[in-house]
Amino acid sequence: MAKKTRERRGSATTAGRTAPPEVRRAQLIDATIDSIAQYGLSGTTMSTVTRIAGLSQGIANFHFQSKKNMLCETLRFLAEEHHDLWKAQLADSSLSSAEKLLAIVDAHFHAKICNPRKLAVWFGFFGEPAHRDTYRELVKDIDAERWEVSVGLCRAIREQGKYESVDPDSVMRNLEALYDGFFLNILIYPDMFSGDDAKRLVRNFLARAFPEHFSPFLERS
Amino acid sequence: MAKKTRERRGSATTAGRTAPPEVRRAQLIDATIDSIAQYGLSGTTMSTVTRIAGLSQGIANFHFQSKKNMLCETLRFLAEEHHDLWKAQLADSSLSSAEKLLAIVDAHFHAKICNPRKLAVWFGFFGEPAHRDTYRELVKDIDAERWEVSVGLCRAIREQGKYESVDPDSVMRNLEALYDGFFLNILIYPDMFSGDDAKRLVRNFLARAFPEHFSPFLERS
Amino acid sequence: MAKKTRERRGSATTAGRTAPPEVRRAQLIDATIDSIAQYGLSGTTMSTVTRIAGLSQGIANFHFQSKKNMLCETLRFLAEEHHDLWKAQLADSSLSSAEKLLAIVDAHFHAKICNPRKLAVWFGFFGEPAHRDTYRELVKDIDAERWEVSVGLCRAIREQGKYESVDPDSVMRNLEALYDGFFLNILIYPDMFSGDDAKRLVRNFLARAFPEHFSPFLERS
Amino acid sequence: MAKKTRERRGSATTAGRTAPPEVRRAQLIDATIDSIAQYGLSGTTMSTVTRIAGLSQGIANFHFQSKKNMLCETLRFLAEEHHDLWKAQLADSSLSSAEKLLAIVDAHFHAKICNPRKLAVWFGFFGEPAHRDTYRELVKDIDAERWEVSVGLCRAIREQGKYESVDPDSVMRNLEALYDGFFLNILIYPDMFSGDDAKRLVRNFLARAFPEHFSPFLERS
DNA sequence: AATGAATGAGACTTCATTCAT
DNA sequence: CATGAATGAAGTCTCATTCAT
Repeated sequence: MAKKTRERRGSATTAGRTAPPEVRRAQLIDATIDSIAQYGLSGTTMSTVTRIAGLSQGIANFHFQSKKNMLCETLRFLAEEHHDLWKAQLADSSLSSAEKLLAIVDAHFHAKICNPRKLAVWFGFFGEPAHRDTYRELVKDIDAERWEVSVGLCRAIREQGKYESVDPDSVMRNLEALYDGFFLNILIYPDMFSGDDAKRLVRNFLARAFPEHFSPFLERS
Repeated sequence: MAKKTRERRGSATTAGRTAPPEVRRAQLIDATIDSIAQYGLSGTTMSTVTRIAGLSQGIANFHFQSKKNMLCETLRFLAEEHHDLWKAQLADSSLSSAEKLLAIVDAHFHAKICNPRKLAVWFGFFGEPAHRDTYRELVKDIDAERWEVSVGLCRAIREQGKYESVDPDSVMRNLEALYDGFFLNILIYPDMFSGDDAKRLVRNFLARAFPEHFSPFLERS
Repeated sequence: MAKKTRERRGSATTAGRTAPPEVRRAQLIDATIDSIAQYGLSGTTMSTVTRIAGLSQGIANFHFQSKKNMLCETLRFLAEEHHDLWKAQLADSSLSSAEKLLAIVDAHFHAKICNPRKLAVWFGFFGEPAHRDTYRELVKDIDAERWEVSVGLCRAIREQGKYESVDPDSVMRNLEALYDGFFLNILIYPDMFSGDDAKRLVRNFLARAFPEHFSPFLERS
Repeated sequence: MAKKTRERRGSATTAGRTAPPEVRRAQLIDATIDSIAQYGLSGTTMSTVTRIAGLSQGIANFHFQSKKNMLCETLRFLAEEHHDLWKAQLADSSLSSAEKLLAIVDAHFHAKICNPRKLAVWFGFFGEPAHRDTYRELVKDIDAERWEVSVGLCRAIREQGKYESVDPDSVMRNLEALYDGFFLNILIYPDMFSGDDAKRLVRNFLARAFPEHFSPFLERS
């Protein structure tokens, strides 16, 4: 019934005895993401995680002290991975404001970030009150930073064209909602909706808000 | 030791010894929604539900056979409640296409539908793979119907103005994503984001897509 | 290795399904005492207790909420049993003060109270800081009551003879220490020291303090 | 996450990399006593002991082979410490029998022996059947020796006065019980009962048994 | 001589489900 | 219809012990 054979992953060296703590932590976090994608957050147990990691039961508590903390560290890893990606995309100072805004959009729907496996973790946290508290605490600063940068870019774009009637705040709140809405679509209907679909639709959205700066993506032409 | 006082709800008559099955079912579904809002879907047990309902342990299994089924029936109730609402809003045949589209939007953010208590149930289902399957199966037809109606309205509006470059499909996919994105916002930040905020932002979105049919909502002016 | 067969005790009726809570509680407390006597307090697990009681694992938590509480209720049972016994022995108002004091002594070393099985519970609680706190809280009132009664009797006896140099307080503190010291002796060397030995030695102790009221117990004469 | 700071004790030299085995053993035994006083015998783990000692996890097993053995060695240390003390007190051959008996009493309630920290160890062993076996085995000879010496002194005192009715055996059994009873008092109510209180009460006890040799301790006079 | 990562058995507790009453 | 005692599997976490380094 239940699979008892270990799904030991990675080379024999990575799963060997007495590995450096950072290696084990990364290995366990990766296994946690897999487990959440497969069994859900509440279906994820110390047992599913360590079995996927190819390690023994006790080791997870040894490195993370508690399950709650392990889940929290997993979310933190994803949040930092996302943050690092869009910050890196913005580093090129030769980009225009419009290009920078698109870079942030692209980071959201980058295959490394936006795949059903990792989205399952985010929505696992959204789904439970206790985890939502964890989430709020964890992304507070990161989200505030992205909001400031994004709204700043919108304001800069607004100044560069005839956009008197466009409210940058309103555009950004819509844009941020689109991120989440498309994420959910990709999570629930992975075969019908992709990150690239999301990118195209966001392009169309931006083209309607700032026609001089973004061109709509024309389907099959 | 200390007996937890029952949170018996409703009048003594509704909670009496022998109530008609439909009453008990409704009572239990309401308690289930409360429990999910308070403890999350995985934190919801037969015990939390029956305690909130002010009934005995065994009764839920008696009426719903299993926990899985009880949760499923709860989701079905919400899906039908939502469906009934927007269908009712569309019933007035004197409405224009644009007004009808706005009516659907309003139904999404109606206080009866869009409150943290009920949103918690939806996102509880989104958060777990096993429940996502239930969700997909349950809303398949209902969502398809709403999609057809909505896209039809978009196409009608498109015909009524100079909207050659507007793709109704694209607009609707964005609009549906906005629903979910705003729902998530309301769930996570109930004190910072309301259904009315969502309505305004959707108005702005529609005004950019169909400027001749929708006017942007101007903040306090 | 480990005995797996249930040591179901009592008649089939007492262990049957759906017994009144008081019956189950008493049954579990009795099994707890047995388990502590056999495996010690820290060696007592929900598993040893329920196995001895012939019940399933979950039932102990159902009736006592937690292991800690079950242990606490077990101690309370013993404390009340002891209290009830010496109070009953004192009820006969025709007894002299000396006879009443002896009655309290007898209650301490009564076979129902002072047997290795129950002493193991008391000293199990004495042995661990966390349990000592529980003990202190639990016996506070009961011990104070016994102290008041005992010292009162000592004072009365003192008035009835030439005992100017006898300090009732000092005698009672010694007597109470003797109780505990003999209890420990009986617990550790059950084959070498009995409750009757203790009674005799206490008689000798009292005879030295109040020679006019107590006669020493003369060994084999 | 947060690294618990080690409670490394002693000077840096005693805790250095490579210390002589006897030093390490003494260091670990001291830490074991502390741990038992703080967490109880069953709450004492290899981890609590090594953390208190400021050493690494594996070291205790290295020096003591097993936890059981480490606890046993700790008890042996205390038993020998006690034995050495009363033997030393008796060494002065100019003392009378009565003075020698008092010296043994004093040794029992000497601050070095009779403090809540070390009493916690003794009663930790008394509290569990498995540990009681260890205790019996360990103190067998030591207790027999003290018993012989003590009864011998009682007999000598008896010969020196008009104590025909006094049974030395009975007195000593009471006296030994008083030791344990007062120990328990000091352990459970350290703020209400001290070793000096015990000494006074024992003096009163001896004064009643051998009035010509011991004078009662008169409270503040 | 010393470290600390790793193991795995076992503890307490929770909970969906069953069933006598 | 309804109650609530009872079951037993499963989850999280602890810990003595082992062992590569």
